[in-house]
Order: sequence, then C-alpha cells, then structure tokens
Amino acid sequence: MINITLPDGTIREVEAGTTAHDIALSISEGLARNVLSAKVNNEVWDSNRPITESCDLKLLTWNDDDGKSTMWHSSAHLLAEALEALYPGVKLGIGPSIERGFYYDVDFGEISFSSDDLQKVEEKMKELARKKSQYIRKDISKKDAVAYFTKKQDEYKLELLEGLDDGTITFYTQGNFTDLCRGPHIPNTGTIKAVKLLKVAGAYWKGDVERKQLTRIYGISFPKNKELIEYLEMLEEAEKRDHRKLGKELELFTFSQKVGQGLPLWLPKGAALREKLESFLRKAQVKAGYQPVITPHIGNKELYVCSGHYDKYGEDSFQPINTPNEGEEFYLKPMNCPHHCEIYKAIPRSYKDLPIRFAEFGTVYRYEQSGELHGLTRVRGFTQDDAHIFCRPEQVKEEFKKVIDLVLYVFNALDFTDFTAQISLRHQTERDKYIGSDENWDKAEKAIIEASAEKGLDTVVEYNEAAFYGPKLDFMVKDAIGRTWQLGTIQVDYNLPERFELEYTGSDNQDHRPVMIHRAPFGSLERFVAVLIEHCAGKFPLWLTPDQFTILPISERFNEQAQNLLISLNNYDIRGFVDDRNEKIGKKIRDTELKKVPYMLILGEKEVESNTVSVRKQGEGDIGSFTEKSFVELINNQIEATLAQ
RNA sequence: GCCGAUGUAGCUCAGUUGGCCAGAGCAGCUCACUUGUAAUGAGCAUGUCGGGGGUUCGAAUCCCUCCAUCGGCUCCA
Repeated sequence: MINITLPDGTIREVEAGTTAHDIALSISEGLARNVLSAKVNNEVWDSNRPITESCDLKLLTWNDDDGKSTMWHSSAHLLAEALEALYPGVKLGIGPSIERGFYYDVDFGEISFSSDDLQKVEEKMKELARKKSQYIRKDISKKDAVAYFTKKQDEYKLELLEGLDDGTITFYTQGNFTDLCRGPHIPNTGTIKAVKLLKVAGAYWKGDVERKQLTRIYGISFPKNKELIEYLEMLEEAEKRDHRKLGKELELFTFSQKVGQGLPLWLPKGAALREKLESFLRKAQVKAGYQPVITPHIGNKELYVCSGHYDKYGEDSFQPINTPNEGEEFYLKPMNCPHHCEIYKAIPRSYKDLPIRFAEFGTVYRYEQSGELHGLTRVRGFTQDDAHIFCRPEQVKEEFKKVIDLVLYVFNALDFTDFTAQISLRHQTERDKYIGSDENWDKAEKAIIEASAEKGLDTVVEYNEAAFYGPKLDFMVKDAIGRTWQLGTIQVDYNLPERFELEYTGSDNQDHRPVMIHRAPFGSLERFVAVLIEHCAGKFPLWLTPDQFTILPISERFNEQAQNLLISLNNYDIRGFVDDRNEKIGKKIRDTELKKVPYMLILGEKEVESNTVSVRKQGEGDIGSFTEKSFVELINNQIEATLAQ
C-alpha cells in the first residue's frame, strides 16, 4: 500500500499501481471525466499512469494551466496524426503546447502547404478525435527508437534522439500515430471537442537561422465548442482594437514608404495625445526630483565604442554618418545613456549630490530587421521616456521605491490596473557571465526584492533573466482583453559607470563609483501609445484624448455661436472643435460617435435662447443641458478624479 | 534577414479561361434643403490596378525582379 496526499491535506491509502484517474473516480465520476492529467510530486503525469510510490497528488483539469497544456500537447499529436494521414511521408519536427494553444513544425518536402489547406486538416483532426483513441505511453530503448525513426526516415526525430539518454525515452501512440515524446497526455482524443487551426508560418528548425525552415501550423483546442467560439470572438475583438487600424481611423499616426520603413509620422491628433503623455510624465518627474537634460540625435563612434554598444550592435545599426574629416564617424544614437554618462562627467560629483536623476524624452534609432517591424510596437525610430539615476550603492533601494511609485502613478492614470512585476536576477550558479562585483549584485538584488515587497507589488522572480550588466524589474501589464504586455522597466547597471569611469567623491575623500539605474515607465512612447490604443479600444481617458468634445450646431445658422462657444471653452484649457458641416444633426452625431470623441455639445435655437448646451456622452446618449461653466466643471472633475493621488 | 500570403480610388472591397474608355459603397467636391440626438437628396470628380522589366496583336489578370504590408521564425542595447 502507498499513501497519496491530496492538495487539501487528506491522505489516501491505496494499492501501488493505482492511477490518478482511479483516485478521481473515487471522488466523483464527473471529476474523473474532467481530469486531463495529474501532478505527481510536482511533475505532470498521465492520469492513467500507475503510481507506484507514496506521493503528493494534484488532479489537473481544464481549470489548471498544466491541464490546458496537456490537452494542447495532445492536440499537437492529433494534428500530426491528421497530417500523416493526409500527407504521407511528411517529416515532423516538434509539436509542443504554447501559452495559447499548440503548434507542430512540419517538413512537407516538395509539397507546398498554405493556409487554404488548414480547413481540410482541421476536419481530419475532428474525425480522428471522435474515435476517442487512447494515448498510450511506452518505454523504449534508444536503439529501438532510432530504428523506428530510421525506418520512417525522419531525420528531425533522429536528431532529437541523439540528445537523449537510453532508459529515459518514451513513445506515445494514439490511433495510427506514434511520436517520440516525454508526455504527458490526456487519456484519449475524445476530450478534444473543438479544434481550430489558426495560421501557418515558417520556423527555423531548432530556432537556428542557419538550419532548414519548417512549416509551423498553429492551432488551439477546447473541451467545449462554446469556449472555442468565445476564443474566436476574443480574437475578433483584438482585431477591432488593433492600433494600426485605429491609428489610421482616428488619424493618430501614419507610415510612408517615402519617409522609410518603421519610421512613424505622428498626425496632429496623435501628436496632441503624445504631447499630453509627455507633459504628464514631465510634471510627475519634476516632482520626483528629476532634472531634464537634452542630448543630440547623433554621437561620435568613440562614444559607442566606450559604452560597448558599438561592439555589440555596430554591424546591425544604421550605417555611420561620415564627415569631410577622414576617419570621423558619427552614429544615430541608439541609446541615451552614454550621452547622460557624459553629462554626469561634465562636473565633479560629491556624495552629497547623489542621487542625480537625468531625464530626457530621447529619440533613438535602431536598425531593426525588416521582418520585425510592426505598427508602432516595433519601429526603427522611437522616443524613450528615459532617465538615468546615478546613486550610491546604498541608495539603490530607496531609488527603486521612488521609481515604483512613479510607475504606479502612471499606470493608474491610464487605467492599467492588472499587472505583475517581474524581478529578473542572475543565474543561480553561473556567475561569471555578469559584470560587477558579487557584493554589489547581492546588494542590488536584495534592494529590488525588498523595494518591491515594501511597495506591495505582486511579483514573480525569474533567475537567469537579468541583463549582463545588472538585475532588473519589469512591469507586465494585462490589457482590457487579457493580453500581457511588458511596459515599464527599471534596470540596475554596473557596466556603464565602469566603462565611462564615473566617479564621485565620498565622505572619506576617496573616489567611488556610482551605481546607475535606467528606468522608463512607458518604455517607448510609440509602443506605449500602441498598447494604450488597444487597451482602451481608442476611447482614451478624458485628460488624454486629443478632442474632448465636439460642438454640433443644429444648422448653419448657429455656426457663429458655436465658434464663440469654442473660443470660450478653449480659455478653460479644454480641447475640442466645431462640426460646422452642412449636415443634419443625426449625421453629425453618428460621425462624432465613430470618432470616439467623449462629449458632444448640441447647439440650436433652444440652447442659444437659454444660454446652455445639450450634452451627449459618447456611447451613452443625452445627459441633459449644461451651462458653459457646469460643462467645464463636469470635465475638470472627471479629469481630477483620474489624475488625483 | 528567412518562410508563406497579400498589394486595384483617401478607406473597405468587386473585377483572372488575358480583350469594349477598370467598377461599387463610404469619404471628397458642387447644389438644394436649414435641419433636434447614430447616415437628407441630387449631381460631379476620383486611379501611373505597388515600382520596374518581360511574354503577347493585346496584361490589373501570365512570367521575372524590386519595394511595401500582413502572419510567424530569428533578433530586440
């Protein structure tokens, strides 16, 4: 007999060889039906794999991430089975589950496979799923495994086998398909009730640019069709919110082939939005003790040789700018920090001066690969809300806390309420790949962890995710439809102070090296605006939106009064315009609704006589008549409520 | 950069067995109406059919090439 400890602490004494499925069945039949896999001592197992020793056991269903992964991994196998049935002779790479769904990498040989073919494969998968074929696990010797795939002429699986030790190899079979796989899998294909193949893409074998490119087929599956429909609706919603689409519709930004790939052009409304964001942060930064600095868009090659960026990225940068002076080369600035280091060096610094915080909305240029460019989220010229804090090692924690406050203030004002902070630390054992003393690293890592805890952040710690020059804290933000974006970042840097030989005079009258902190609450304005657009579906917070109201005269007769009202409202520092087109009021309202302008002020005979305006709220409708003053109050109160704290 | 797909008016899209001056809706312009809470009506105009080259009597349509965009891969200081 062995003891199985369940998550609630209860212990079940059962015979060795009992399966997780048996345990589930002893609890309820419904549970047993829903169990996809099980966690045995923290390792995910097939639910029908015999348990031979006492252990902790957690049954996994669709509600567990590990349960979902099991299902998706099994779906990948089902995809492979369908592909083999339809395209005999295809060679298979790997087919894992991913964050949302699964994929399989396939070598179709001479056959060209495109998205038009997905439907057919999907149908085959559904047909195979209905057979409820069991996923059967089998231990196999390396020799037999190699023999199997040699016969099948699948060089990819053979290559995978090379990296595996004899005695650890398992095969899984369902229906007519057998795959090299460590598992685990769901009990049978019948659980896969709904499946959708989403896209086809190229992917390098083993992620290596030098290797062959395989065809990757992405898909997702669910235990209920309803969930698939909901998922597809979510994708549709994401498409509607796409910042590239909304950016065009709302006239925020554009791109021009003539100007160049990946170089965004901000239209007046987009520029207004962005300036609003900048001045918002600028104000907050002044309060937090930052000093604005300004640096040029290019820098001498020597600057980047000193910073180390030339060595690392020189080849992949925009090509150098040459001057009539032979041998003189300038580069478009890819980073602001080297410039800021030189500002730090311009004046001798005392320990009493620290921390020093230099802030700049610095536009930088990076030659991103053409295939990487994507709307505003990945561009070749962008503006960072950059700042560098130079401080003493013992000040790192306090500075971190201040930066966290600033980031939280920004997120709150923009309605990003759901986020976690990722603390990226060194690899736990391999320490030689980092620059800086162990002592300083320990100090900084401890400072980040403590600062995050003291600020009550919801954190996850990731080892081996630190930059080579220091640990960092990244903010992972969930948007309105559940997608995660990495926005703000705070990074400790020991490298640049070293390379630029930055110093300050300590109380001991000796020279000391300051610690540098890079931080950017937005990251880049371009990327941030993109995320913001998708988060709020183009309906920006009132304080930020380019046009807060539109004045809609009932007929041309009231255009003049409308203009006067506009001038008057502009005096209160609120923004809007008059729709003086010769159109019916219904048409003007419709157009304004579609432009997502928050307030519409309707002005006709009634209003002129009573010296009021009728106010209509976007998405809600008529909210009654207001005097000019009460409307201004309405707007200002709403803005204050968002920005206060 | 790589694999695959796409590129027709400002926008969304129709138009391929190669063949009359390349089409529609919306937006735009003109005129009429002077309008009361999500589309007033009539009329007008709109294109190097992504660029270049080729095949052909004839190309938006077929071929080559370049560019851009989209989906991924790789990359992301």
